[in-house]
Amino acid sequence: MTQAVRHEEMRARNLEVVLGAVGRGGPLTRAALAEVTGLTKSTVSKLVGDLVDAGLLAETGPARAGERGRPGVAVVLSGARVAALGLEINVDYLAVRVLDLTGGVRFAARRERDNRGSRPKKVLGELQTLATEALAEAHRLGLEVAGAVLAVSGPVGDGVLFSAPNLGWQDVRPADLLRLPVPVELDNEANLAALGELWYGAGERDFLYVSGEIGIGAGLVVGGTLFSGATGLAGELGHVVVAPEGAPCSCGGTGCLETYAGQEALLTAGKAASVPELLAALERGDGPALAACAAAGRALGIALTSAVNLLDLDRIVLGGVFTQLYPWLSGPVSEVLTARLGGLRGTPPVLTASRLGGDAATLGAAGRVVHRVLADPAPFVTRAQEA
Amino acid sequence: MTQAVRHEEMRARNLEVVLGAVGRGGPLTRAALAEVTGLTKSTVSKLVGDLVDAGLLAETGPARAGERGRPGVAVVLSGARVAALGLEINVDYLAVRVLDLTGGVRFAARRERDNRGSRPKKVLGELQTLATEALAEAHRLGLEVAGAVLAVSGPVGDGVLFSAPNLGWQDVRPADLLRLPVPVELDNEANLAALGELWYGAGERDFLYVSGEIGIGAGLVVGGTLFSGATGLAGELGHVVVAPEGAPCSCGGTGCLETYAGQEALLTAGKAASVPELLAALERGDGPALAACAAAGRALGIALTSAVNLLDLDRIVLGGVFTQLYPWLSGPVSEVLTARLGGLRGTPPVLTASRLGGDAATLGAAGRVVHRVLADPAPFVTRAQEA
DNA sequence: TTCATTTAGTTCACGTTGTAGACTAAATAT
DNA sequence: ATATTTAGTCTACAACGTGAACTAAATGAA
Repeated sequence: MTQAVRHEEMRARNLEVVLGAVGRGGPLTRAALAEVTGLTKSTVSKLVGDLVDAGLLAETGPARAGERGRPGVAVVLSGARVAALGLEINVDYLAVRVLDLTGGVRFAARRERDNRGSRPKKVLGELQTLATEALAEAHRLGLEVAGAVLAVSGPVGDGVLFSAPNLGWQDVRPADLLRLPVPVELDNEANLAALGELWYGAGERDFLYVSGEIGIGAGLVVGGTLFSGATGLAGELGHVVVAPEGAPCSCGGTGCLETYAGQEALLTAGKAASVPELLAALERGDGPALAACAAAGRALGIALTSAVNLLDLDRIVLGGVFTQLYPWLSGPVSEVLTARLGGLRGTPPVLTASRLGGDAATLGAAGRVVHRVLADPAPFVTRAQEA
Repeated sequence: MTQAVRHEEMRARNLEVVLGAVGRGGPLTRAALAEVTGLTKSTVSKLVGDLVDAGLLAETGPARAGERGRPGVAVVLSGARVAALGLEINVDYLAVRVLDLTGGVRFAARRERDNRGSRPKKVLGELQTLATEALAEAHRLGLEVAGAVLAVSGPVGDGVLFSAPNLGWQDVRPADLLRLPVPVELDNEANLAALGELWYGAGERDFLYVSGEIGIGAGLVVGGTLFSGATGLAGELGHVVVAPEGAPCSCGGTGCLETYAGQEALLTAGKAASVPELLAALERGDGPALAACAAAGRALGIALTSAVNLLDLDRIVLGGVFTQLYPWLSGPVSEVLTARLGGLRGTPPVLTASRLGGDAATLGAAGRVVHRVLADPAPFVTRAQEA
């Protein structure tokens, strides 16, 4: 239901409109802002003044010289006040990242360690140490951390990680084990990586991000917004059926994409013990490795065909392990997509590798907090005092 | 981008909030509206007054008797002023329907005729006659028709029907051939039927509506909103891959759902010349007919498994021809869904038959116009004149 | 019957916010 | 030097929601 609008909400929305316009449109003068927002110059002046006072916008030097008329003073997002904390638990590392409002990275750290089979308490304890370090650094820089988001690979709902096939965890509630002075939210790695690509990567407004890890997840971005389904569990690409009579899958079904293109399937078929080993074999041109990638690519192409038909995708970004395997996967995937989708849709979707690689998830996690501030800056802005 | 809010928009939003609260919450007094909207009694009184003057709300008799205190006067949506026109072109009939704001059907007509192979000009000419009749009746009832939406089965974009496999049409722009005194929009039958079920049928806020016609389409509703993908082409369930090595499909691929559960496949496998004939055979317990439905049901189950994994569905509504075939389809579909989804998701999605049957599309089409008025009543409301 | 109590709805002075246009400021062109 | 152009501020004003006082209409108790 739409909420009622009072004067307070009107102001809050207009602060958002101005801040958002600057965020998207680069440096803008007050006059230009009045133009693009449709608000009057007076209103924009007041709002910009308050946003500058709040430390969310900053004036840059005079914009545009050499033309007639008084030069305007452009404003840009300011990274001086608000920051956000992004956290990630992966199979073989923990990562934290502090982002300011402009998207600038103010702190980043990564601890390589094999989390497979480790108890949640132990892993989250280590993450807490890392996060505390990050918060201390943010504090030292004079930044106010507005919140934190933790990325995990596995289905998430209501603060609970239902299962993490890569870690061997089940029904963990990380917020209970992670004592931090800022609120911590939990979300799926594929979703957050998709948002990372949206905000700090390719910048397309519609795409499917495919996250190839132990399992295969996906994050769908439509019109610049994440689609996460009715209960937040959308994007389980790994269990899309590729061959109904195929091999049994851990989910209880048969012939799921994961049984062809999941990490375990890839390594077994490619006769490699680890992903780096598989990559080395591919570089060498090893037969089984090449065949494994080709088969995985074709299966991925079939699953993506179904996804394109259901979701109307015109761009697919391959992330996670698939980023590194992209040179060997893209051929078979594209072939299948072209053969199966060429008829109905004029052009098959564009396939690319992730731009951000392993950084996508923490960027998306911190970005989520950043974008929440951009979407509702009012709590950070004090009403200007009349003289 | 969020739009700037001026006084005018504030008022428009609050009109929407009040109207929407009444629309959802049944008869409500001004006092109750103040409670649920969070606006003050004075504001609600003004807005309700204007909405009543505009003919969008109507006062009913005194609400609640027998309790202490002055009884309030409840208001309800009024069907007296605004109406909407829903149009549908199907393989074997044309249908029109006039709906008022309350969802009341004010006029409905249906012409049985085989449109297969007919030229667009001829079919749309006949539809125009029917629509003109409907508009005349609306006029006679004193209703202002706010707009019309036309449902067609096939992919639609930007006012163009790209292809209609059931009619044999390609790249038709119906608005060019349909001269009506109200703006006519075009949309996909599956999407509109899904909206029909949302607003006037089951009333669930999250579900996938599956439209079984010559082809198989789907409309996804999430959180009470239609999801239509980046370019409006989402929901092509018919070309989800069910068996990669299966029979060739008209789309150029192989093993698409349509090759198992499309009308042509069903009739061929069931040894029937038409859907009524197939139904009769099923009622008789004919072997081939039963086998055809079982096979179609299993294929549908596999395609829906992929859809559930990607879209996070907890409710699936079978519509179109599948509504009538439901008794024979639901078993195999449910079996597959339970077997393949029981592991990951606690419970498989709930499967039901469409409640509205063949009426879903025109209801959704007209409903779309109705809901546009409900979502932005301001253009119909004149500012109250101060005394 | 009468009057207190309770709830509904209206009225009006007021506060908050955006608007419009006059005004000041700072650049280039003539 | 002066006109022109564009940026930004200032101020009277209008639109709309608020809040409290007020009127209206019911029930319940004396």
